[in-house]
Amino acid sequence: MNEFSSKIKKALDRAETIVFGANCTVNYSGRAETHLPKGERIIMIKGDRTLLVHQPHGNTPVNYMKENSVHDIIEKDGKIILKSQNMPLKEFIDIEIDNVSFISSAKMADGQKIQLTGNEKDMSDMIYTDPSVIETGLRPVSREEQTEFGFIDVLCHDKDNNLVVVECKRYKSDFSAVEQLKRYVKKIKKSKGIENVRGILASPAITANALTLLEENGFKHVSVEPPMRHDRFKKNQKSLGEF
Amino acid sequence: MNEFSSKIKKALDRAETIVFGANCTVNYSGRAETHLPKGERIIMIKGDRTLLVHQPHGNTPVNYMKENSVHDIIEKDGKIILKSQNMPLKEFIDIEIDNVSFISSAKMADGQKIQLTGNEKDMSDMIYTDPSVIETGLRPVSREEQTEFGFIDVLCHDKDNNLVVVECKRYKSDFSAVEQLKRYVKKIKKSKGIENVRGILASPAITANALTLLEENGFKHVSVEPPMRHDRFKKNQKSLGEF
DNA sequence: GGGGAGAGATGCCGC
DNA sequence: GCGGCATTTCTCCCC
Repeated sequence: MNEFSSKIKKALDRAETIVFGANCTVNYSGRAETHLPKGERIIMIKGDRTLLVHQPHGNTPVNYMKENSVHDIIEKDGKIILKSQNMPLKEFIDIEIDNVSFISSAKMADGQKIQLTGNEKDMSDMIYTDPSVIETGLRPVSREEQTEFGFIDVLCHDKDNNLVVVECKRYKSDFSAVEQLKRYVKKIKKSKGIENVRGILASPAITANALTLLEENGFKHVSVEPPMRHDRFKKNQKSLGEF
Repeated sequence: MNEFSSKIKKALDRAETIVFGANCTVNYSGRAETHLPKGERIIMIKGDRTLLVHQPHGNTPVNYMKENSVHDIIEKDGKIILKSQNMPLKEFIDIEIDNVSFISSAKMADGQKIQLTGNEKDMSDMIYTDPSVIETGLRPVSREEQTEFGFIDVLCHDKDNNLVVVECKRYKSDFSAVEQLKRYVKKIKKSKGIENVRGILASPAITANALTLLEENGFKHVSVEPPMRHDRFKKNQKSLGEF
């Protein structure tokens, strides 16, 4: 049993978070199948037994196993193989390890949750609180807490008392945003037995083709930015710690 | 300048891949804004200057910066702060580092690309090669290389010489898959000036509601699994290296 | 556990 | 760059 193997085994037993660099070959089988020829990667095993394989470039892991996978180091024919399996998901990874450039492990704990501002819910909050940012005369009726109609972002009455479905997107709207709005308007018409239901898509922008489809359906687009405490970093780098 | 700071600076200069464990606070500003209170995390900076912050649990990074971000360690008021910025994307991260449990760095290179089997393209290849897996009498007309109609997975003629649009999904089909198929059929009808265009959704499964919408439009679903060399790992664990 | 939808989605390819 | 779309999408929320 070489030093690397015993370190890994000990750290796995202790549910430590493990990171190592290695020249390795990776094979995955599960929802799909992948093969990654030999190269230098960073491998991370977390305390919850998540496995990540990262190439030394790019954002996303090249291979991974979800939490509660089972990992073991075996040595066979002079080769060291990290075998990971997740039986409930029927997923398997074998990592053949040729060379280890570094290895670290530590017991780590972190119960904190990230706090995020500027998502779609913040947008619909803003619009529900003050629908005039969308159109003058709009009055809020209900929001997200799914009505009888489903997951409709914001429901309003306009100045002529028509029902208005407002669908929010924090990013540029595409076909599927328009079709989502179509489904919701259709559902409300059917559910309420009324024909006069308007649809508004609220987002920072919309693709030309989606706009065509939107207008073919008699709906309109309104340009809205997701609410953020803009430019915190640029305006005042000193205040970074003051969240 | 403490030892941690100088190690990081040196490794950044050399474009090494860096991994360290630390108790830290993370603030992000860019497309949205996030705050992550103090806790133990693994931080990775890659050779392409991607930054990842991982909590000791879960699949996805809790914060990140894309490649070509600029990183620097500064010390201020006795605090060590890793500042990352990506000016083209107007994105910023500050990581206030309280305690370092380990740090490793190494020059790493990996030009290999992952080879994947069992994706949607493999499915449409299979169906184009032998459309009888979908329906007897189908003959292939064209595939993905987007025709004048757009990105249609597979186009066939059925035994009665009707045009058939086949849309493949490797996972369970939902509303948006049905609506994609609707768009394609509509586009072809308009483009060809014909009414008799059929639509088939080929996927392992479909949600009940999506099936309703599908059938309302006169289309049908066919159950197809993405092609894989099934059960490689389960059948013969010995052959793992033989890719 | 499934359904539905958002995501700081990411990544790929085409134009 | 934008557009359209797949992803071993992942994640969350709700039924």
